[in-house]
Amino acid sequence: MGVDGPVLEARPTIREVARAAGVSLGTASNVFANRASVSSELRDRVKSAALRLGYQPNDVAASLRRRTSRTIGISIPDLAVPFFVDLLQALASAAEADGYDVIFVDCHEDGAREAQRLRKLIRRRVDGLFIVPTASFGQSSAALAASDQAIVVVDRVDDADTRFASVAIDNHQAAGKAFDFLAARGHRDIMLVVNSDQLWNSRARIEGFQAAAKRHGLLASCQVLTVGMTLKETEHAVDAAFSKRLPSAVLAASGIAILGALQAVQRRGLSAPHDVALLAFDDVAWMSVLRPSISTVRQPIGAIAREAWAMMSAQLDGREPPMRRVRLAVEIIERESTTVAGSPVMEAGHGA
Amino acid sequence: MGVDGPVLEARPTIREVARAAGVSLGTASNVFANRASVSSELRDRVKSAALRLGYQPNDVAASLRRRTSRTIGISIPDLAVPFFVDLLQALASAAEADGYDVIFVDCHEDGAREAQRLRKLIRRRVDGLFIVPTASFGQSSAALAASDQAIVVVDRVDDADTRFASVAIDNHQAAGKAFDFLAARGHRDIMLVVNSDQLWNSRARIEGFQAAAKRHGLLASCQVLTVGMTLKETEHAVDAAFSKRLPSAVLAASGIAILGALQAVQRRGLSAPHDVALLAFDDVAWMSVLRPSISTVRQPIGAIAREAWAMMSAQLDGREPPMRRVRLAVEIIERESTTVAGSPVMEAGHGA
DNA sequence: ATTCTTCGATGAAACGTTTCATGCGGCTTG
DNA sequence: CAAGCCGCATGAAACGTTTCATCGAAGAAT
Repeated sequence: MGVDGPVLEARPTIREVARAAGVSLGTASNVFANRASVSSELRDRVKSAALRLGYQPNDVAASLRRRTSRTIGISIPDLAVPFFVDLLQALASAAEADGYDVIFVDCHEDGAREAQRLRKLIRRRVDGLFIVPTASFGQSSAALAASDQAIVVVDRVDDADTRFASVAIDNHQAAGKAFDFLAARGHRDIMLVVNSDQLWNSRARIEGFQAAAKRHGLLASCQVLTVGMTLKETEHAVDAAFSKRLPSAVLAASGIAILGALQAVQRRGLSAPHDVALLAFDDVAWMSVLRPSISTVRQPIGAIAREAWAMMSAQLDGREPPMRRVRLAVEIIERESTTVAGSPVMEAGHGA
Repeated sequence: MGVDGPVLEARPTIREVARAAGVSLGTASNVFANRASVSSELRDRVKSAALRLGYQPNDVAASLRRRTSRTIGISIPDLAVPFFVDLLQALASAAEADGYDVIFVDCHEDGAREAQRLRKLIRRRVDGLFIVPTASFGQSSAALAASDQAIVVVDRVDDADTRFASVAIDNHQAAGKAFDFLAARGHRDIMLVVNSDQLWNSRARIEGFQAAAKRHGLLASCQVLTVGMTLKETEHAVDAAFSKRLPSAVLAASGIAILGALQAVQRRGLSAPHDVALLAFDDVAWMSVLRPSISTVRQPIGAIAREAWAMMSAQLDGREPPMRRVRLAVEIIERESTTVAGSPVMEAGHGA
């Protein structure tokens, strides 16, 4: 109830601003686009008129006419995973630094939802698409590959798929490096815990792990444990595996996997690294907060985003990208969970 | 290099689909909008033509003509805070359930960036705006309040600001409830750790805490510690406070605050809940993973999102919202960090 | 037979920009 | 002085939809 106050007039258009400033439509447009060659007098007149009227440019109309939205879409499998939050922030920053807006979608690891949201992004005419695929991306990717959309696949890449530009870590090598790291600390009985063997990057980690085991002559004593995507499933599966045989070290392929493993360790009254050493992929913030703090395979998120944006912006400009496929090296951050007694660890800071 | 394959024709428009199907423009439009009254024969012809041509509707053009983008914008202070990730997901789900798209921006707790991104969202003509303000929102809010944008302010609300519709927990009452909870467990010397006294919700928590202390006659023995926004600052400040006097319980007003407090406890060789009890706001996933698991003040995120969307959709429809201000009650989840010896705690699950 | 409805289909107009061909005055140049 | 050029400004056209007034045909009602 009550009076609504002065009737709110519709938003002013650039046309009304132009009229108020006594200039033509084109001139007003040139002012807001910061285009060359508008006399400073007219420029001021237009700007003050805009201010007076409370003009807000309409990007929808501009995008339509320009046939370019200056927007890129980012599809993320699951925002509840801190690693993807970090990755999203990095990709978004790279795009925003070049003046692009970002629209992102969270797929909740649901392939159908992913396909639908990607279609929606295309209907919105995003200029480019960063995709961190779900496990079922393969089923919806054909249409995308056939279109002329600028696309860069990030993180969960299928090395056999040459249709898309892609950037990720070298998962095979990273798993090998992690194995070497543990082996160098005397572990002979290492268990890899992985959430899914449907994801291409998980497969590469499994293969890298097994190749390294073979190289060290430890194929027999090392095992791969595939668990579900949830914390509970992971915990139970790891606990069950422990009851059959306790490995001397666990390599967890994800943040969920390491939490599950840690809970299983604690629930059995064991302690890390004394009874089992723990090493995890994905160096997210809380890895250094847990007790024991967790040693991690750190992915170079900044570099991933940089490379991904380089590929993207090449595609956007119609240039041939520098490379269509980049695989980066990882770095291992040692914390308490793998530290053998007597060699204290300097707490590694978590880079901003 | 190499041949580009068949020259990629531009994306087909609805006009070309209509021609290919031998129908008029309006008819084709009616088909895609699922509007009444198109004979099933024409409907089929249009759909198959669309499929054949690979037609993807252009939402930019539709938004322009419709003067409605069917999109809502969400501004979040900092995605690195898990609580805001949860809140974002909940708000986004509510909007998407009603057929709206979501564009969100991460402000990194930077007021200037917030103002700029909000302007950008308006230029994109989002239909509505959910805002979880930064501390400096007050400086840029005047223009928003003056516009006729549909806006709902969420979580960090200023109870004195009647310009915006808002929904949040009742922070004053929640802090009181938390105090009561600790007092009921025998604590007389309680310290509130809060990251900022610039945020309105923090202020309300401080006031609620102090009011409760007064009510219990414990105003003298209880203290409020204001620390920075970062983990390191928090840890140092708490550590310093502990060295002057060790409280029997700490109430942390945020996820960061509880981590800082926990680290300070551990670094001093103390243990919770034995030496200090810990209770935190924001029941995010890792609260139950830490050792000890942390008792929390759980905010009803689902209900917050529901109420927020109810307000939003009322504004979008031009209806008067059911209420312009909703304050919800919280629930306390008890875990190990407040459990007095001898009364074991059932581990509270973390609802999906 | 005539007039009314109803149903489906039509296509022009409009949404708010950007772009571009055009125009005009003044300055340089031969 | 004519011709050419340059710097600014102009406004029509176009971007790809949705919407709406209109129309024709086919039945229903008189």
